[in-house]
Amino acid sequence: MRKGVGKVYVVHMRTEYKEPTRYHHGNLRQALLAAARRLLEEEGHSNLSLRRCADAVGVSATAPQNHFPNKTALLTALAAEGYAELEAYMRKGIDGTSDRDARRNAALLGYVAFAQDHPALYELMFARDRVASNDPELLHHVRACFAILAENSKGFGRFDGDDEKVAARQQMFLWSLVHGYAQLLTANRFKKESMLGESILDILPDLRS
Amino acid sequence: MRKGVGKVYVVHMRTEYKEPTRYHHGNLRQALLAAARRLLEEEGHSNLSLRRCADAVGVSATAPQNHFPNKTALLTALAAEGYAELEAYMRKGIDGTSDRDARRNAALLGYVAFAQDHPALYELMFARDRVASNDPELLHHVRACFAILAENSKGFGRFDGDDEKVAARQQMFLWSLVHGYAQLLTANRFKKESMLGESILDILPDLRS
DNA sequence: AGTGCATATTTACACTGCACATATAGGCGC
DNA sequence: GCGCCTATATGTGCAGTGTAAATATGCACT
Repeated sequence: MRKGVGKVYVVHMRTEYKEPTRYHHGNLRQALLAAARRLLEEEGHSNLSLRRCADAVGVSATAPQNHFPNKTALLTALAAEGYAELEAYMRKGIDGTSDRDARRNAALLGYVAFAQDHPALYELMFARDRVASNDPELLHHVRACFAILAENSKGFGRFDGDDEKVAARQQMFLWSLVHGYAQLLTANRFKKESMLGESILDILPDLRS
Repeated sequence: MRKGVGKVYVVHMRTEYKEPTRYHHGNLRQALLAAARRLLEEEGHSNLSLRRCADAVGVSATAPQNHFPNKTALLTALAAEGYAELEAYMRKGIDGTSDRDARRNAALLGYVAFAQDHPALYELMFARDRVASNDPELLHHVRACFAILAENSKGFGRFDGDDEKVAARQQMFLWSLVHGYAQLLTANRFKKESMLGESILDILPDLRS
Protein backbone atom coordinates (compact mmCIF):
# COMPACT_ATOMS: atom_id res chain seq x y z
CA MET A 1 0.00 0.00 0.00
CA ARG A 2 1.31 3.38 -0.93
CA LYS A 3 1.74 5.77 1.94
CA GLY A 4 -0.06 9.03 1.09
CA VAL A 5 -0.52 9.11 -2.62
CA GLY A 6 -1.43 12.76 -2.60
CA LYS A 7 1.60 13.71 -0.61
CA VAL A 8 4.03 13.43 -3.46
CA TYR A 9 2.28 16.24 -5.23
CA VAL A 10 2.66 18.42 -2.16
CA VAL A 11 6.34 17.70 -1.55
CA HIS A 12 7.58 18.91 -4.92
CA MET A 13 6.59 19.02 -8.55
CA ARG A 14 7.19 15.89 -10.50
CA THR A 15 9.90 16.41 -13.02
CA GLU A 16 8.44 14.03 -15.56
CA TYR A 17 4.76 13.83 -16.39
CA LYS A 18 2.95 10.81 -15.09
CA GLU A 19 -0.61 9.70 -15.43
CA PRO A 20 -2.63 10.30 -12.25
CA THR A 21 -0.98 7.82 -9.93
CA ARG A 22 -1.68 4.22 -10.69
CA TYR A 23 0.09 1.19 -9.40
CA HIS A 24 1.53 0.03 -12.69
CA HIS A 25 3.42 2.63 -14.62
CA GLY A 26 2.96 0.96 -17.97
CA ASN A 27 6.16 2.06 -19.64
CA LEU A 28 8.61 2.26 -16.79
CA ARG A 29 11.66 0.91 -18.55
CA GLN A 30 11.58 3.56 -21.23
CA ALA A 31 10.69 6.27 -18.74
CA LEU A 32 13.63 5.32 -16.54
CA LEU A 33 16.03 5.42 -19.46
CA ALA A 34 14.77 8.86 -20.43
CA ALA A 35 15.10 10.13 -16.87
CA ALA A 36 18.57 8.62 -16.54
CA ARG A 37 19.65 10.26 -19.72
CA ARG A 38 18.37 13.64 -18.67
CA LEU A 39 20.09 13.33 -15.31
CA LEU A 40 23.32 12.24 -16.96
CA GLU A 41 23.41 15.01 -19.51
CA GLU A 42 22.10 17.82 -17.33
CA GLU A 43 23.41 17.00 -13.89
CA GLY A 44 26.43 14.90 -14.65
CA HIS A 45 27.30 11.32 -14.00
CA SER A 46 27.89 11.74 -10.28
CA ASN A 47 24.33 12.94 -9.77
CA LEU A 48 22.81 10.01 -11.57
CA SER A 49 21.38 7.44 -9.19
CA LEU A 50 18.70 4.82 -9.52
CA ARG A 51 16.76 6.47 -6.75
CA ARG A 52 16.76 9.84 -8.47
CA CYS A 53 15.60 8.23 -11.68
CA ALA A 54 12.80 6.55 -9.78
CA ASP A 55 11.89 9.84 -8.15
CA ALA A 56 11.87 11.67 -11.45
CA VAL A 57 9.49 9.14 -12.91
CA GLY A 58 7.38 9.03 -9.77
CA VAL A 59 7.81 5.44 -8.69
CA SER A 60 9.25 3.86 -5.57
CA ALA A 61 12.99 3.70 -5.03
CA THR A 62 13.29 0.04 -5.87
CA ALA A 63 10.92 -0.13 -8.81
CA PRO A 64 13.81 0.04 -11.30
CA GLN A 65 14.95 -3.38 -10.10
CA ASN A 66 12.10 -4.94 -12.02
CA HIS A 67 13.52 -3.67 -15.28
CA PHE A 68 17.25 -3.55 -14.60
CA PRO A 69 18.95 -6.13 -12.35
CA ASN A 70 21.46 -3.51 -11.25
CA LYS A 71 22.71 -0.05 -12.00
CA THR A 72 25.25 -1.29 -14.51
CA ALA A 73 22.43 -2.78 -16.57
CA LEU A 74 20.70 0.59 -16.79
CA LEU A 75 23.90 2.37 -17.75
CA THR A 76 24.63 -0.32 -20.31
CA ALA A 77 21.23 0.21 -21.91
CA LEU A 78 21.92 3.93 -21.93
CA ALA A 79 25.27 3.39 -23.61
CA ALA A 80 23.66 1.16 -26.22
CA GLU A 81 21.19 3.94 -26.94
CA GLY A 82 24.19 6.22 -27.34
CA TYR A 83 25.84 4.02 -29.93
CA ALA A 84 22.58 3.84 -31.87
CA GLU A 85 22.50 7.61 -31.95
CA LEU A 86 26.15 7.86 -32.87
CA GLU A 87 25.37 5.64 -35.84
CA ALA A 88 22.53 7.95 -36.83
CA TYR A 89 24.82 10.99 -36.61
CA MET A 90 27.28 9.36 -38.98
CA ARG A 91 24.65 8.09 -41.38
CA LYS A 92 22.99 11.47 -41.61
CA GLY A 93 26.13 12.96 -43.10
CA ILE A 94 26.86 10.01 -45.35
CA ASP A 95 23.46 9.56 -46.90
CA GLY A 96 23.13 11.41 -50.14
CA THR A 97 26.87 11.60 -50.64
CA SER A 98 28.44 9.35 -53.22
CA ASP A 99 32.04 10.46 -53.35
CA ARG A 100 34.18 8.13 -51.32
CA ASP A 101 36.33 10.72 -49.60
CA ALA A 102 33.33 12.91 -48.91
CA ARG A 103 31.51 10.01 -47.27
CA ARG A 104 34.46 9.26 -45.04
CA ASN A 105 34.74 12.90 -44.05
CA ALA A 106 31.03 13.09 -43.34
CA ALA A 107 31.25 10.06 -41.07
CA LEU A 108 34.10 11.63 -39.13
CA LEU A 109 32.30 14.94 -38.77
CA GLY A 110 29.13 13.18 -37.63
CA TYR A 111 31.10 11.17 -35.09
CA VAL A 112 32.69 14.25 -33.57
CA ALA A 113 29.40 16.16 -33.64
CA PHE A 114 27.76 13.44 -31.57
CA ALA A 115 30.52 13.55 -28.98
CA GLN A 116 30.23 17.32 -28.76
CA ASP A 117 26.45 17.25 -28.46
CA HIS A 118 26.47 14.50 -25.83
CA PRO A 119 29.80 14.55 -24.02
CA ALA A 120 28.60 12.83 -20.84
CA LEU A 121 26.91 10.07 -22.78
CA TYR A 122 29.93 9.65 -25.01
CA GLU A 123 32.15 9.25 -22.00
CA LEU A 124 29.82 6.65 -20.54
CA MET A 125 29.96 4.69 -23.79
CA PHE A 126 33.67 4.07 -23.22
CA ALA A 127 33.68 3.67 -19.43
CA ARG A 128 34.80 0.11 -18.87
CA ASP A 129 33.87 0.08 -15.20
CA ARG A 130 30.33 1.33 -15.57
CA VAL A 131 28.94 -0.55 -18.52
CA ALA A 132 28.93 -4.28 -19.22
CA SER A 133 31.01 -4.07 -22.37
CA ASN A 134 30.07 -7.60 -23.44
CA ASP A 135 26.33 -7.03 -23.32
CA PRO A 136 24.84 -8.43 -26.56
CA GLU A 137 22.62 -5.46 -27.32
CA LEU A 138 25.44 -3.03 -26.62
CA LEU A 139 27.81 -5.01 -28.81
CA HIS A 140 25.30 -5.00 -31.64
CA HIS A 141 25.23 -1.22 -31.74
CA VAL A 142 28.99 -0.93 -31.23
CA ARG A 143 29.58 -3.15 -34.23
CA ALA A 144 27.14 -1.18 -36.33
CA CYS A 145 29.12 1.98 -35.63
CA PHE A 146 32.44 0.34 -36.34
CA ALA A 147 31.02 -1.10 -39.56
CA ILE A 148 30.25 2.37 -40.86
CA LEU A 149 33.76 3.54 -40.15
CA ALA A 150 35.15 0.35 -41.67
CA GLU A 151 33.14 0.75 -44.88
CA ASN A 152 34.41 4.26 -45.29
CA SER A 153 38.03 3.66 -44.46
CA LYS A 154 38.84 1.78 -47.64
CA GLY A 155 41.45 2.88 -50.10
CA PHE A 156 43.32 5.64 -48.41
CA GLY A 157 46.69 5.98 -46.79
CA ARG A 158 49.79 3.86 -47.29
CA PHE A 159 49.88 0.89 -44.91
CA ASP A 160 52.01 -2.26 -44.86
CA GLY A 161 50.71 -5.79 -45.26
CA ASP A 162 48.40 -7.80 -47.46
CA ASP A 163 44.93 -6.57 -48.40
CA GLU A 164 43.32 -7.89 -45.24
CA LYS A 165 45.96 -6.37 -42.98
CA VAL A 166 45.76 -3.07 -44.78
CA ALA A 167 41.99 -2.93 -44.36
CA ALA A 168 42.23 -3.73 -40.66
CA ARG A 169 44.89 -1.09 -40.18
CA GLN A 170 42.94 1.55 -42.06
CA GLN A 171 39.96 0.90 -39.81
CA MET A 172 41.94 0.94 -36.60
CA PHE A 173 43.71 4.09 -37.69
CA LEU A 174 40.52 5.93 -38.46
CA TRP A 175 38.68 4.86 -35.33
CA SER A 176 41.64 5.61 -33.08
CA LEU A 177 42.01 9.04 -34.57
CA VAL A 178 38.39 10.05 -34.43
CA HIS A 179 37.82 8.61 -30.97
CA GLY A 180 40.93 10.22 -29.57
CA TYR A 181 40.06 13.53 -31.15
CA ALA A 182 36.47 13.41 -29.88
CA GLN A 183 37.51 12.59 -26.37
CA LEU A 184 40.36 15.06 -26.11
CA LEU A 185 38.12 17.72 -27.58
CA THR A 186 35.26 17.16 -25.15
CA ALA A 187 37.73 16.82 -22.28
CA ASN A 188 39.13 20.24 -23.20
CA ARG A 189 42.63 18.92 -23.50
CA PHE A 190 43.51 20.82 -26.64
CA LYS A 191 45.00 24.26 -26.33
CA LYS A 192 42.39 26.92 -27.03
CA GLU A 193 44.52 28.77 -29.53
CA SER A 194 44.90 25.59 -31.56
CA MET A 195 41.18 25.14 -31.85
CA LEU A 196 40.16 28.22 -33.80
CA GLY A 197 37.94 27.04 -36.59
CA GLU A 198 39.43 23.58 -36.57
CA SER A 199 37.60 20.41 -37.40
CA ILE A 200 38.82 16.87 -37.36
CA LEU A 201 39.41 17.13 -41.09
CA ASP A 202 42.10 19.74 -40.44
CA ILE A 203 44.17 17.40 -38.32
CA LEU A 204 43.83 14.59 -40.83
CA PRO A 205 47.03 14.73 -42.88
CA ASP A 206 47.07 14.44 -46.62
CA LEU A 207 47.21 10.68 -47.12
CA ARG A 208 47.35 10.46 -50.89
CA SER A 209 49.96 8.16 -52.27
CA MET B 1 40.60 7.42 22.34
CA ARG B 2 40.74 4.46 20.04
CA LYS B 3 38.18 1.76 20.75
CA GLY B 4 40.04 -1.55 21.06
CA VAL B 5 43.34 -1.06 19.39
CA GLY B 6 44.12 -4.76 19.48
CA LYS B 7 40.83 -5.72 17.96
CA VAL B 8 41.73 -4.68 14.46
CA TYR B 9 44.49 -7.23 14.40
CA VAL B 10 42.00 -9.91 15.35
CA VAL B 11 39.35 -9.00 12.80
CA HIS B 12 41.59 -9.35 9.79
CA MET B 13 45.15 -8.85 8.71
CA ARG B 14 46.14 -5.35 7.83
CA THR B 15 46.83 -5.05 4.16
CA GLU B 16 49.51 -2.42 4.50
CA TYR B 17 52.20 -2.40 7.12
CA LYS B 18 51.85 0.15 9.84
CA GLU B 19 54.06 1.01 12.77
CA PRO B 20 52.67 -0.28 16.08
CA THR B 21 49.65 1.95 16.46
CA ARG B 22 50.44 5.53 17.16
CA TYR B 23 48.16 8.47 16.91
CA HIS B 24 49.93 10.29 14.11
CA HIS B 25 50.68 8.25 11.07
CA GLY B 26 53.50 10.45 9.87
CA ASN B 27 53.15 9.92 6.14
CA LEU B 28 49.45 9.45 5.68
CA ARG B 29 49.02 11.35 2.46
CA GLN B 30 51.50 9.20 0.59
CA ALA B 31 50.20 6.03 2.21
CA LEU B 32 46.66 6.87 1.18
CA LEU B 33 47.69 7.49 -2.39
CA ALA B 34 49.49 4.17 -2.50
CA ALA B 35 46.51 2.35 -1.04
CA ALA B 36 44.13 4.09 -3.41
CA ARG B 37 46.25 3.12 -6.36
CA ARG B 38 46.41 -0.51 -5.30
CA LEU B 39 42.64 -0.60 -4.82
CA LEU B 40 42.06 1.07 -8.18
CA GLU B 41 44.35 -1.21 -10.13
CA GLU B 42 43.55 -4.45 -8.36
CA GLU B 43 39.91 -4.13 -7.40
CA GLY B 44 38.64 -1.65 -9.92
CA HIS B 45 37.31 1.85 -9.64
CA SER B 46 33.96 0.86 -8.16
CA ASN B 47 35.66 -0.74 -5.17
CA LEU B 48 37.76 2.29 -4.39
CA SER B 49 36.39 4.27 -1.47
CA LEU B 50 37.96 6.64 1.00
CA ARG B 51 36.96 4.34 3.82
CA ARG B 52 38.64 1.35 2.26
CA CYS B 53 41.79 3.37 1.72
CA ALA B 54 41.70 4.42 5.35
CA ASP B 55 41.17 0.82 6.41
CA ALA B 56 44.04 -0.40 4.28
CA VAL B 57 46.37 2.10 5.88
CA GLY B 58 45.00 1.46 9.34
CA VAL B 59 43.57 4.85 10.23
CA SER B 60 40.08 6.01 11.03
CA ALA B 61 37.47 6.45 8.33
CA THR B 62 37.67 10.22 8.36
CA ALA B 63 41.42 10.63 8.62
CA PRO B 64 41.79 11.16 4.85
CA GLN B 65 39.84 14.40 5.18
CA ASN B 66 42.89 16.03 6.73
CA HIS B 67 44.88 15.46 3.55
CA PHE B 68 42.21 15.59 0.87
CA PRO B 69 39.19 17.89 1.15
CA ASN B 70 37.09 15.37 -0.76
CA LYS B 71 37.29 12.20 -2.80
CA THR B 72 37.80 14.09 -6.04
CA ALA B 73 40.95 15.63 -4.61
CA LEU B 74 42.41 12.21 -3.90
CA LEU B 75 41.53 10.93 -7.36
CA THR B 76 42.99 14.06 -8.90
CA ALA B 77 46.27 13.50 -7.07
CA LEU B 78 46.23 9.91 -8.29
CA ALA B 79 45.65 11.04 -11.86
CA ALA B 80 48.51 13.53 -11.59
CA GLU B 81 50.75 10.70 -10.45
CA GLY B 82 49.57 8.80 -13.51
CA TYR B 83 50.57 11.57 -15.88
CA ALA B 84 53.98 11.76 -14.26
CA GLU B 85 54.44 8.07 -14.89
CA LEU B 86 53.14 8.34 -18.41
CA GLU B 87 55.81 10.94 -19.02
CA ALA B 88 58.44 8.57 -17.63
CA TYR B 89 57.25 5.77 -19.92
CA MET B 90 57.67 8.01 -22.92
CA ARG B 91 61.02 9.41 -21.86
CA LYS B 92 62.41 5.99 -21.22
CA GLY B 93 62.01 5.06 -24.86
CA ILE B 94 63.19 8.42 -26.16
CA ASP B 95 66.34 8.81 -24.13
CA GLY B 96 69.36 7.53 -25.94
CA THR B 97 67.67 7.78 -29.32
CA SER B 98 68.73 10.56 -31.62
CA ASP B 99 66.91 9.82 -34.85
CA ARG B 100 63.82 11.98 -35.08
CA ASP B 101 61.42 9.34 -36.36
CA ALA B 102 62.74 6.79 -33.91
CA ARG B 103 62.16 9.19 -31.03
CA ARG B 104 58.60 9.80 -32.10
CA ASN B 105 57.95 6.08 -32.41
CA ALA B 106 59.48 5.44 -29.02
CA ALA B 107 57.21 8.05 -27.44
CA LEU B 108 54.16 6.44 -29.00
CA LEU B 109 55.17 2.96 -27.90
CA GLY B 110 55.84 4.20 -24.39
CA TYR B 111 52.48 5.91 -24.28
CA VAL B 112 50.61 2.78 -25.28
CA ALA B 113 52.69 0.63 -22.95
CA PHE B 114 51.67 2.79 -20.01
CA ALA B 115 48.00 2.50 -20.89
CA GLN B 116 48.31 -1.26 -21.18
CA ASP B 117 50.21 -1.60 -17.90
CA HIS B 118 47.77 0.64 -16.01
CA PRO B 119 44.41 0.60 -17.76
CA ALA B 120 42.34 1.63 -14.75
CA LEU B 121 44.64 4.51 -13.93
CA TYR B 122 44.73 5.58 -17.55
CA GLU B 123 40.95 5.67 -17.65
CA LEU B 124 40.85 7.75 -14.49
CA MET B 125 43.26 10.24 -16.04
CA PHE B 126 40.65 11.08 -18.66
CA ALA B 127 37.50 10.84 -16.53
CA ARG B 128 36.12 14.35 -16.53
CA ASP B 129 33.61 13.71 -13.79
CA ARG B 130 36.01 12.18 -11.27
CA VAL B 131 39.05 14.40 -11.40
CA ALA B 132 39.31 18.17 -11.12
CA SER B 133 40.74 18.72 -14.58
CA ASN B 134 41.82 22.27 -13.78
CA ASP B 135 43.90 21.33 -10.76
CA PRO B 136 47.27 23.12 -11.08
CA GLU B 137 49.41 20.12 -10.20
CA LEU B 138 47.45 17.89 -12.53
CA LEU B 139 47.73 20.41 -15.33
CA HIS B 140 51.46 20.66 -14.83
CA HIS B 141 51.93 16.96 -15.48
CA VAL B 142 49.41 16.92 -18.32
CA ARG B 143 51.33 19.67 -20.06
CA ALA B 144 54.62 17.88 -19.55
CA CYS B 145 53.20 14.84 -21.33
CA PHE B 146 51.78 16.88 -24.15
CA ALA B 147 55.07 18.71 -24.52
CA ILE B 148 56.89 15.46 -25.19
CA LEU B 149 54.44 14.52 -27.88
CA ALA B 150 54.63 18.02 -29.29
CA GLU B 151 58.43 18.00 -29.45
CA ASN B 152 58.40 14.76 -31.34
CA SER B 153 55.61 15.52 -33.75
CA LYS B 154 57.61 17.98 -35.81
CA GLY B 155 58.27 17.56 -39.48
CA PHE B 156 56.08 14.73 -40.58
CA GLY B 157 52.89 14.43 -42.58
CA ARG B 158 51.39 16.92 -44.98
CA PHE B 159 49.09 19.40 -43.27
CA ASP B 160 47.56 22.67 -44.48
CA GLY B 161 48.29 26.10 -43.02
CA ASP B 162 51.23 28.22 -41.98
CA ASP B 163 54.04 26.86 -39.83
CA GLU B 164 52.22 27.48 -36.57
CA LYS B 165 49.03 25.84 -37.78
CA VAL B 166 50.94 22.89 -39.13
CA ALA B 167 52.71 22.34 -35.84
CA ALA B 168 49.44 22.51 -33.88
CA ARG B 169 47.81 20.08 -36.27
CA GLN B 170 50.69 17.64 -36.13
CA GLN B 171 50.46 17.62 -32.35
CA MET B 172 46.71 17.19 -32.26
CA PHE B 173 46.90 14.47 -34.84
CA LEU B 174 49.48 12.51 -32.93
CA TRP B 175 47.85 12.86 -29.54
CA SER B 176 44.40 11.99 -30.88
CA LEU B 177 45.74 8.92 -32.59
CA VAL B 178 47.74 7.57 -29.70
CA HIS B 179 45.10 8.35 -27.11
CA GLY B 180 42.34 6.82 -29.18
CA TYR B 181 44.44 3.75 -29.89
CA ALA B 182 45.39 3.33 -26.24
CA GLN B 183 41.82 3.64 -25.05
CA LEU B 184 40.24 1.43 -27.68
CA LEU B 185 42.95 -1.13 -27.09
CA THR B 186 42.50 -1.27 -23.33
CA ALA B 187 38.72 -1.19 -23.73
CA ASN B 188 39.01 -4.24 -25.99
CA ARG B 189 37.16 -2.56 -28.79
CA PHE B 190 39.43 -3.83 -31.54
CA LYS B 191 38.65 -7.15 -33.16
CA LYS B 192 40.96 -9.86 -31.87
CA GLU B 193 41.96 -11.06 -35.32
CA SER B 194 43.13 -7.56 -36.18
CA MET B 195 45.43 -7.42 -33.21
CA LEU B 196 47.88 -10.20 -33.94
CA GLY B 197 51.31 -8.79 -33.46
CA GLU B 198 50.16 -5.25 -34.04
CA SER B 199 51.57 -2.16 -32.45
CA ILE B 200 50.54 1.42 -32.82
CA LEU B 201 53.30 1.85 -35.36
CA ASP B 202 51.50 -0.56 -37.68
CA ILE B 203 48.37 1.55 -37.84
CA LEU B 204 50.37 4.71 -38.45
CA PRO B 205 50.29 5.23 -42.21
CA ASP B 206 53.34 6.16 -44.20
CA LEU B 207 53.34 9.94 -43.92
CA ARG B 208 56.35 10.83 -46.05
CA SER B 209 55.77 13.58 -48.53
C1' DA C 1 -15.27 -15.12 -10.52
C1' DG C 2 -10.98 -16.80 -9.94
C1' DT C 3 -6.19 -17.26 -10.59
C1' DG C 4 -1.34 -16.45 -12.20
C1' DC C 5 2.22 -13.48 -13.12
C1' DA C 6 4.45 -9.32 -14.34
C1' DT C 7 5.04 -5.18 -12.06
C1' DA C 8 4.87 -2.41 -8.37
C1' DT C 9 5.80 -1.15 -2.97
C1' DT C 10 7.83 -1.66 1.63
C1' DT C 11 11.28 -2.75 4.57
C1' DA C 12 15.88 -3.66 5.72
C1' DC C 13 20.89 -3.48 5.52
C1' DA C 14 25.61 -2.47 4.59
C1' DC C 15 28.21 0.97 2.63
C1' DT C 16 29.45 5.67 1.07
C1' DG C 17 31.13 10.80 1.35
C1' DC C 18 31.16 14.40 4.29
C1' DA C 19 30.25 17.84 8.27
C1' DC C 20 31.32 18.65 12.85
C1' DA C 21 32.99 18.19 17.49
C1' DT C 22 36.70 16.26 20.03
C1' DA C 23 41.20 14.13 21.22
C1' DT C 24 46.31 13.74 20.80
C1' DA C 25 51.02 14.85 20.49
C1' DG C 26 54.98 17.08 18.50
C1' DG C 27 57.38 21.48 18.07
C1' DC C 28 58.41 26.03 19.61
C1' DG C 29 59.07 29.94 22.64
C1' DC C 30 60.13 30.57 27.20
C1' DG D 1 61.77 21.50 31.92
C1' DC D 2 57.15 23.60 30.80
C1' DG D 3 52.96 25.21 28.56
C1' DC D 4 50.60 26.27 24.57
C1' DC D 5 49.56 26.23 19.55
C1' DT D 6 48.46 23.72 15.70
C1' DA D 7 48.65 19.98 12.50
C1' DT D 8 46.85 15.62 12.48
C1' DA D 9 44.24 12.16 14.14
C1' DT D 10 39.50 10.01 16.10
C1' DG D 11 34.31 9.60 16.99
C1' DT D 12 29.74 10.52 15.91
C1' DG D 13 26.05 11.55 13.02
C1' DC D 14 23.50 12.08 8.75
C1' DA D 15 21.65 11.92 4.18
C1' DG D 16 22.15 9.22 0.19
C1' DT D 17 23.29 4.86 -2.35
C1' DG D 18 22.69 -0.05 -4.41
C1' DT D 19 20.55 -4.18 -3.65
C1' DA D 20 18.12 -8.21 -1.40
C1' DA D 21 13.76 -10.02 0.20
C1' DA D 22 8.98 -10.05 1.47
C1' DT D 23 4.65 -8.24 0.21
C1' DA D 24 0.98 -5.88 -2.45
C1' DT D 25 -1.57 -4.87 -6.78
C1' DG D 26 -4.07 -5.35 -10.85
C1' DC D 27 -4.31 -6.91 -15.72
C1' DA D 28 -4.97 -10.93 -18.82
C1' DC D 29 -6.83 -15.13 -19.37
C1' DT D 30 -9.64 -18.85 -18.38
